[in-house]
Amino acid sequence: MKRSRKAADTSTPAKIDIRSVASLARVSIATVSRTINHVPTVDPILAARVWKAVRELNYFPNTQARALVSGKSRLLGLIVSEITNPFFPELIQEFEHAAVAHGYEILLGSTNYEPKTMELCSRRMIERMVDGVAIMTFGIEDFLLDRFTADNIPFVFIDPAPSRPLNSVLAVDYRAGIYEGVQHLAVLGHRDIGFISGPLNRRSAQSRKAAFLSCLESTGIKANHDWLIEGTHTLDGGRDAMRHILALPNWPTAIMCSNDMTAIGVQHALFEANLKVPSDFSLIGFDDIHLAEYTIPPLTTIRMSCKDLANKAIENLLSRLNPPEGQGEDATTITTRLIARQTTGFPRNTLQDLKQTPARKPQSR
Amino acid sequence: MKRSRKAADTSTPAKIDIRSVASLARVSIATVSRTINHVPTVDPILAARVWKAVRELNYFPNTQARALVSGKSRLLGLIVSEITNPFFPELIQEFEHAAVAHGYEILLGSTNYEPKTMELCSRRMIERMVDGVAIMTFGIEDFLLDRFTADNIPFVFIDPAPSRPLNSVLAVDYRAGIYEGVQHLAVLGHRDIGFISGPLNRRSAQSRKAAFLSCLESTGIKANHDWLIEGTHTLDGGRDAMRHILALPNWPTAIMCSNDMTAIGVQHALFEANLKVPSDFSLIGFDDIHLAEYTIPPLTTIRMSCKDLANKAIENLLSRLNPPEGQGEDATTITTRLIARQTTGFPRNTLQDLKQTPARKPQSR
DNA sequence: GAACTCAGTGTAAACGTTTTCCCTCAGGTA
DNA sequence: TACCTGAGGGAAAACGTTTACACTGAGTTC
Repeated sequence: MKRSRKAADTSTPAKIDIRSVASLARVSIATVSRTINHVPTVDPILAARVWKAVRELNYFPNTQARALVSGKSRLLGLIVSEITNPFFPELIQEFEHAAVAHGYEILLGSTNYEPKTMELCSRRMIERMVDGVAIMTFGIEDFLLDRFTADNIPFVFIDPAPSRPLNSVLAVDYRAGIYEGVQHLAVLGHRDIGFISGPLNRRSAQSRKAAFLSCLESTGIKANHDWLIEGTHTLDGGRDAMRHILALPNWPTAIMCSNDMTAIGVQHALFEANLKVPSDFSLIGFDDIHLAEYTIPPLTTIRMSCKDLANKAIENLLSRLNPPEGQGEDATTITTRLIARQTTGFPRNTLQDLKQTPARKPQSR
Repeated sequence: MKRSRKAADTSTPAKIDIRSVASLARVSIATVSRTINHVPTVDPILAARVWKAVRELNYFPNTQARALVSGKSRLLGLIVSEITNPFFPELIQEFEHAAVAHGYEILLGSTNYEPKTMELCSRRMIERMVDGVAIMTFGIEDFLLDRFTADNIPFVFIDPAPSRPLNSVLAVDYRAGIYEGVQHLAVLGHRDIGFISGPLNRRSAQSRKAAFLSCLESTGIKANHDWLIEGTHTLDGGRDAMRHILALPNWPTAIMCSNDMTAIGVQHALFEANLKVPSDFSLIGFDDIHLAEYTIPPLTTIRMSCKDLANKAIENLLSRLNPPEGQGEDATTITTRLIARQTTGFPRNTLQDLKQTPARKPQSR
C-alpha cells in the first residue's frame, strides 16, 4: 500500500504468503508447511492440491520467518580478504558450489584487510544468524571468535594461533609447495632469490615468508635481506616491489612471490624495464589462479587448491552442525605443490652472458 | 541445548536477545528497540543504561526478526553473470561500497550464465526479502521480473526489452566506445577487423556485436563474417576463438573483443603461435578491468566504468524506495570510452613487411 | 487548584513461518 | 456393536523484533 502504482492497476498486489496458499488449496497452513518441507505423512491428495496452489500463486516461503522460528538460517558465512584478487572469486565459487550441494546458501563478507570491516562482517554474520562461518582471511580478533562461540556458531579458519580450537583450523602446508619452488630454482642454478611477501601484519604473509626463509636454509642458500620485500598482495604492490628491487645495486636472479597477483605485477615491472622472463629473471607465484596459465609467458606457481580448501571448510562446518558418530577432531591440512610453467629458467649469469640491455649492473658472485 | 559442549562448561550459553538487554538495563523491550534505532524521544538516562547493557552483553539485534516485522530487510540484491570474470568483482566492490554508504547490505547472486541458476537467484532474492535488486547480467525472464513486481521489489537491469519498464533500465551506450575503437583502428590503417563476441544467447553480447557492425559500416569498412566469432567471455573462449581465426586462410589485422578476458585469451593464443602484439595483430578489449593495465603489452580497451554503473544502479533503486518529490523517470545511460594502451598499432602490411614468421599467409588486399 | 498537554514508557499485537499438541475418524479387533 | 489404534490434519504457541496504542505524571495554563 506504500508505493502507489502508475497505471489503471488499482488493486493492491496481493501479498502471497503461506496463508494464501492454504486457502487456495483448502487446507490449513500447517499442512502447507508440512508439504513444502516434504514431511512424509501428508496425504498425497492434499499435497497435490498444495503444490498446485504453490505453482499457481508462484509462492516462495519467507526465509526470514523460517529462520526465526526454526533457529536455522541454512546460511553459511564466508569471509574473504579481498574480492578483487581472483583467487577469492575462485574460492567463493567453489565454496558456493559445495554449499548449495548441501542445501546451504552463502553470505559473503569481504574485509579489504581492514580490522574494522572484519568486525562489521562478523557482526553481519551473527545478525543474519549464519549456521556456520568460514573465515578465509587473516587477522580475526579473538573477541569476535568468542562471539561466534557464544552464539554456538561453528567456524573454520586458516589463521592458527596457540589459543584457538584445533578442530576449527584448516592448516595450509605452505612449506611443501614453497620447498618445491626453491628446489626447482636451485636445480636450475639460482642462488640469488628474492621474495615479495604479502602485507606482514597478517599472519599468513608471515607464514609464507617464514616458510620461504626456512626452505632457503634447508636448501643451503643464504638469504639476502635486501631482496625480502613487503608487498600488498596486489598487482600494484608487485609492480612497486619489483621496481624497488631493480633500483638496488645488486639484483637477484629469481623472485618468488607470495601470491600470483604480485607475480603478475612483477612481470609488468620487468616489461617496463625491458627485461625478459625467464632469461633475465625467473619468477614464481603462489595460488595458481586460472589467470596464471594466461600470463605471457605463463606463470610458474605454487598451487593451493581452492577447491580443496572450500570443500574441507564446508565439510568441517557441516560435520559440526550435524555431529556424526565418532570422528577425530584433528586439524585438517591443505597441501600445496609446484606447477612449473614458463617463467622459470636458468639464471642469466650461469649459462648465458648479458647480451640483453639491463639498465644496471646485475649481481655478480 | 542441541550441541553438547566439551569442557567443564555446563551452563547453556545464554541467548542474548532484546529481552536480556531490557532486563539488564531495567527498561522495557520497547525502550531498548527505540534506543538502538535512535528514536529521539527516549530519555538520555535510560538510553545510556541501554547502551551500557548492549555493550556488556555484546548484543546484536536479529536481522531476520527485524526484517520480518518491519517489512524492510535493508538488503539489496545484486545478480551478476560470473564472479570469476574480474569485471564483476570490481563491480561488486563498488556496488557494496555504495550500498553500505546508504545503510544497505548486499546479497550476491551469480548465475554462471545458466537460466536455471538465474531463476534460483531471483528466488533467493525474494525469499530473503531484498528491498531492491540490481540485475547486472542478461537473459532474465519476464516472469521473474513479474514476481519482483508482485512483491513490490524495485529492480534495475541492463537488459532492455520492449516490454519492460523504462525507468528500470540502465542503458549502456556500447556504441560510443566501440565507435572510438573502430575509428582508432581505422586511423592506424586497419581495414580487416575481426570481432570476438560473448555468448550470443545474451542480449548484451548481441548489442555489442551489433554496435561493432554498425560502427564498421559508418566508418566505411566492410565486415568479413569469417572474422565474427562467438566467444564465451572467458580466457579460454578468447584463446579458442583466436586459434580458430589463426586456422583461417585469411587473417584480419586487428581484433576487437567483447570483453577484456577474451582479449587476454587472444593474447595468449598469439603468444602460443609466436605472433606479436601489436606488430602482427592489433587488439582491443572491452570493460577496462584493472588487469588490463598489466597485460603484456598493456591492453587497449574500451572502458565501461563499473563505479558509474554501480552508483547509478544504487541511485535508481534508492530513489524508488524513497520516492523523492518530482523527478524524471528517464532511462539512465552509462557511457563507454576508449583507453588507448599498447596493443594497437599499424597493421602489419601497411608499414612493415612480414619479417616475422607467420605460419600462414596473411590477408592481402 | 483543576484541567490540559505532551513527553516518555510500557503492553501487546503484529510479521510469516515451524512445530507441538490435540482432535477426528477410518479401519481393525474382539 | 463396542472398543482400540494410529494416521493425518488443524489450532495455536513460539521465534525476536517493531510499532500502534494506552498509560503515567510532570509541567503549563487559566
